[in-house]
Amino acid sequence: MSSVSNPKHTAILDAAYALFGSGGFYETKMSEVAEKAGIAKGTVYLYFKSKEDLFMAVTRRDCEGFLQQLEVKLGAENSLPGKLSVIAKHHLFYYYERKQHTKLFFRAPNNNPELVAYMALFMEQYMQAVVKVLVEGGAVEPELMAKSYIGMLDRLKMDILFDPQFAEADAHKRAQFVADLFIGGAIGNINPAE
Amino acid sequence: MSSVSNPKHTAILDAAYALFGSGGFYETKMSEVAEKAGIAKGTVYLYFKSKEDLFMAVTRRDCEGFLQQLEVKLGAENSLPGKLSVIAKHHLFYYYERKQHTKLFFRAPNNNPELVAYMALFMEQYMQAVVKVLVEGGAVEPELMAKSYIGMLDRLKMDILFDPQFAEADAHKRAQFVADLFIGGAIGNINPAE
Amino acid sequence: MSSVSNPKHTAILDAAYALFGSGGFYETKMSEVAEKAGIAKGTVYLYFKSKEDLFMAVTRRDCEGFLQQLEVKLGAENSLPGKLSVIAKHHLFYYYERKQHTKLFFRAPNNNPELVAYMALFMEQYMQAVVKVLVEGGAVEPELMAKSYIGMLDRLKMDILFDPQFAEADAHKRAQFVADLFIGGAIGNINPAE
Amino acid sequence: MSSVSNPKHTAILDAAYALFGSGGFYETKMSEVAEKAGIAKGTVYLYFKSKEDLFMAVTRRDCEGFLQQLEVKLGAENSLPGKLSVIAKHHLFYYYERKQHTKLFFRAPNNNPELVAYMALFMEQYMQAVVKVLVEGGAVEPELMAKSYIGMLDRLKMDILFDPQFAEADAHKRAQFVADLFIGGAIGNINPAE
DNA sequence: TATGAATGAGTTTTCATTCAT
DNA sequence: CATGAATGAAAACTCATTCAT
Repeated sequence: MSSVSNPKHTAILDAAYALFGSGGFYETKMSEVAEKAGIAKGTVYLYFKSKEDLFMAVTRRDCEGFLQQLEVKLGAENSLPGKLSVIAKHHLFYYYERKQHTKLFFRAPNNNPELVAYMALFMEQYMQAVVKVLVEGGAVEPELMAKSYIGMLDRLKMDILFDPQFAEADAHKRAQFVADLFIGGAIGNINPAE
Repeated sequence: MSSVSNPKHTAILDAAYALFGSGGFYETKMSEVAEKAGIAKGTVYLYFKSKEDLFMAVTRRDCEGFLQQLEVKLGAENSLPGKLSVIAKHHLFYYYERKQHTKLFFRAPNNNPELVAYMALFMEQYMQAVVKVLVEGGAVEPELMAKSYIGMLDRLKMDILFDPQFAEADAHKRAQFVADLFIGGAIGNINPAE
Repeated sequence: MSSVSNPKHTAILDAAYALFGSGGFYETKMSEVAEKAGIAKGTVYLYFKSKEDLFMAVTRRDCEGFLQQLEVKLGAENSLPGKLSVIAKHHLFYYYERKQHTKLFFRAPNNNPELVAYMALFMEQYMQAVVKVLVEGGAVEPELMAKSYIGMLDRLKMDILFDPQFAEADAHKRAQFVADLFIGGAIGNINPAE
Repeated sequence: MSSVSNPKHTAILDAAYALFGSGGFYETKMSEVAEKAGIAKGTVYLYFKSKEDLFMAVTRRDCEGFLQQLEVKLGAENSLPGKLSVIAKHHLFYYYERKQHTKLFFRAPNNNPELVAYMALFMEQYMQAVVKVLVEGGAVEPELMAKSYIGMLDRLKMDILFDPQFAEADAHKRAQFVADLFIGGAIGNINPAE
């Protein structure tokens, strides 16, 4: 994989990330990718054997970055609430910073088994990272809890992706809200007087 | 839209629902839709002005059904925990019954503002239904809580959609799990001894 | 096969026959075929599912015509020498009339098993027609003799195809020459005095 | 053309001969030729200015070899029947030994005037070699006879090329058959009793 | 209304050839 | 001489949409 450091390889991935992210797989043309990367159409095929292959590579790079950064951040935190807060912030800020690339996951090529398998693997790895945190905190049914937590974060992420007004401070508040809700439950936010 | 009750209109929607659901937007052909509906290709265009228009109609019908059924079920329940449980079951069973149509939402046409707007509207309506329940229960920040709840459900829905082994009883347990977690929080599931 | 009488089907076959015949398979473009047939590119694909499929159809029509005409002509002749002469004339005139379509057989698509099988079948049928004539004449080893005769004709056909000066009368003489040579052998043409 | 003896030049020709022969012109890639020759793609162009040029060179070398060997063999034989037998054997064995390279002649580039001219020249030379034998034997119309003889051989060659069962002994018998048929004519093989 | 034959714009991919090193 | 990364022209094929009947 010396190609990882190849500048053209990287330029293609960057161009494809931007285009797939904003237009989705089907509406991104290989010619656009080449143009944005500043190379000829044929050159893209020297580095990636097909459009699907390129999409896989883009996805892979993005997911790996997501998981690696999460690991680093979790390592610097000890308490369960602290770690859950780290996860929430990571999830929401990661997408906050990538608002432009909304469609990378939403508009993936249909019926590509390799991609489906990879996305399942990514989710599994992400979930296991959360599971580990929960298990260390003594959780029962950690898998379902992890999925639930990720689900909460993912839904709130939507507002970030689709709301052009969304600001960094909002992401901050929202991350904390989810972490608190997850730990304390809705009961803590419900006015008993009512 | 008197055509709503037109049998051909319905046949097209049914055919499109099945095909878009299993193959996604881009990999479904209008000719297939026509064939499955038992009519000629040109006839589809008498009822829907384009492929995107048809997809919109399919989506709309599905979402409206989802919301209407939810309203009915919520009307038969009074307590907050009961209503949250109803929401969870509705969400999970709705997709359990539609396992075959995984791709209706995942593989939508890109860059169609009308569809994006409609999906946002649907989410808003769904959220408002949950918000109403939460507000009646005296919740603070009901919108964020509603989104979080829906997010939890949505993530768990994935297992239903992609796990061929998933059985009805599992959906039941999972729905209850989410409702409980949402109300009591993770703290209720964490072993204090640890 | 009602399409056989379809005028568009026929127009495409005619256009393809002319183009494949003069330019060969690889250098004939589907767009050229469409243009020559006076229809749109996509329309060609309504009648033939691929370029190879079209080539097969063209080949088939040509070969069937060749064999059918031969049968008719052989039926009108009784003696062995007469029949051999008929074969020679048919072979040579068939190609004389089709000088423009030289490349139909020479430049066929590579590695297409269906085509290879069909050409083998055609040769077998042609050979069997000649074999039948020879057997009726009491020949020993009729298959090898039939192949040899066809081979002689085929080689002489080349002059017709590639010599622009070649006239109908020449074809006539040549056909008779081959028939005589085949029956009498070289010995009849060799001057014993030398 | 001092490059004739250059080992790289030869390696390219050998590689191209093998690939063009088994895959035909259009389905052989220059990169494959380079790889099989053990050199870089660009290097091929130092020796041959284009793919067609390379094909020409391969064809030329093969045809020259065919004619040279024929001359040698004919020089060692005196009688007319003996020489005709030599020709038949040479023709059939040459292809018997090259069964793998079926496509060298069948799948040539279309519309290349230089190649067409060369093949015509080759045929002319081959024919003249046969003509010379016939003239020495006192033949009338030696050109047509030569072409006929070559044609017989060529058709029988087909069985060799396409029949995987074909063995050396069969080639032997067939060569003799053709020589006899050519000299004695069909009349010699026809049962007069019939 | 209903049909389905016809259209043609649009996209991926290949591969011979070039040329800077 | 040798290399192989880069190029970009070229072509098959698809399929949403139209429209004459």
